[in-house]
Amino acid sequence: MNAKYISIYHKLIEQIEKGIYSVGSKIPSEKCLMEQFDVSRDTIRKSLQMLEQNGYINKVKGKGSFILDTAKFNFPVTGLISFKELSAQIGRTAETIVEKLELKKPSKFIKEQLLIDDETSIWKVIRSRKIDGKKIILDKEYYNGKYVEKLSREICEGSIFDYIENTLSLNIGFAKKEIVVQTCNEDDRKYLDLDGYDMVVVVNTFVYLDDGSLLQYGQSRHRPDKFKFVDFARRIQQNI
Amino acid sequence: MNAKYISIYHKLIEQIEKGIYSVGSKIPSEKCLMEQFDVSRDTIRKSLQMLEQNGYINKVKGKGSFILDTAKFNFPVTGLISFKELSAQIGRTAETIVEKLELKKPSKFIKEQLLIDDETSIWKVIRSRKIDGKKIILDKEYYNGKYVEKLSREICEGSIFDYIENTLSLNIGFAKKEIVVQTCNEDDRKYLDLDGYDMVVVVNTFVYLDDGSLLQYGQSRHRPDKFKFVDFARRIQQNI
DNA sequence: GGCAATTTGTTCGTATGTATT
DNA sequence: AAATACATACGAACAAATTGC
Repeated sequence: MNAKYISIYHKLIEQIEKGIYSVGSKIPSEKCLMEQFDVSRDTIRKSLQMLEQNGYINKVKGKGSFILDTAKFNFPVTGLISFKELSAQIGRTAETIVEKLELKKPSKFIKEQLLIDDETSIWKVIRSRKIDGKKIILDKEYYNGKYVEKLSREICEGSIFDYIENTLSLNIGFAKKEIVVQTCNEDDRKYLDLDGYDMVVVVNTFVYLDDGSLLQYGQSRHRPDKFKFVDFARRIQQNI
Repeated sequence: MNAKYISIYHKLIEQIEKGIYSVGSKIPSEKCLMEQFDVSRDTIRKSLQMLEQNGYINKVKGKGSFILDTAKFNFPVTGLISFKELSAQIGRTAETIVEKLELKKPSKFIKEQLLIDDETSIWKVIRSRKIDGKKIILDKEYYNGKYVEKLSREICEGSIFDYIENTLSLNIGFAKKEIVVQTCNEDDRKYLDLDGYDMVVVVNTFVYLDDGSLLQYGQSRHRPDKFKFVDFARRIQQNI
């Protein structure tokens, strides 16, 4: 079903992770891979481009494609260290608590964020994330009721995005995230185990559908000592 | 000199920023752009791919390529809001102060970070960034002496990376950044105007050369209220 | 619902340019 | 200087999604 270049991309990742090619060494040349997978050069180049974009290899003209030390880039090469991975890494019990779930008319602020009119309702979901008995992340999310007609507690306890993509068959296109640090507010104190910290890391997220319409505005509020964001960049714009 | 697809990419950005295509509307189809620029489809598709990766457009199969509201993604679509841009945005005076510059043998920690042996010296640079009379960013950087033989105060007052790329002709390949939040240390208190804050946002940066060797390890320490990081993502991995 | 036209996605082939060894 | 490896560019064909008739 999938495109050839994507399945080759996954096969190459598998080989890299198995350690078939050692870090710092080269993967076979494009010509060699063409023969190995019996595809055209175009297809191989697309696979390699994906590997490069995701931080697995570094291509150098005239030399070859070098394996990078992805092991050192512990998991998601770019992105927030998610709750799931965080707990998996620590190897402790993790839990999602649905603190609030309601369908309501949007406030002025949310109306501005989600760019909706007065008639549209929105789903407001508040969830806290517990690791090792302590609530360390507070997620507030607002979904455009135009696209998400129904939400249940059960869905919120699992993955809302699975539900949106698989059950509702909506195609998520892209997202914008913004990381800032703020002083704690009332809700943070109410829902989180702050252990004396008076600041939280706030990740504002805007999730758009395929067609450019805004599906979700969310705020993820993290206890500062449990927060980590990793970015892998190919083009570097240095500060001054 | 440059590739066609790159110059077309820049031309299209220019047109988008001029507002020739309005937000939410489509840019001309690939076929149309082929004729307009008198190039092959392959070339146009490469240009469009760059536009998509950098958050200018959203491509939808069967429909076309839609202009995104880049104006709302104020400046670098992905990346740290740099000191330069921060000050430009605020429209205030900005200043770089070189607090320390020395060539020395690495400490154990730096030796581990830069992966160097006992013989190699490293350049240690400490710079603070002042906006509107207040020091809000503290940059500590360590350069592998093997690649950077000479550094001067003058270079540090300007752009070290310009010097590395243009004067030393080293090719920077990629970088890894890691954002965490920490309690202030002595140096933060010594060099920064913290205004009562007791935490800083720490951006750890590892900059690699083309061939995969590590050039720089840096720590950028920001006053929490002046920090902002923006991320534009096409593939979204949702937390749980 | 079906069909044709349009638009982007995937794959193949070929040729030439540029950097490295 | 020659061989190797990646980069750019062109052309062609078919697939898949969308839109309008």
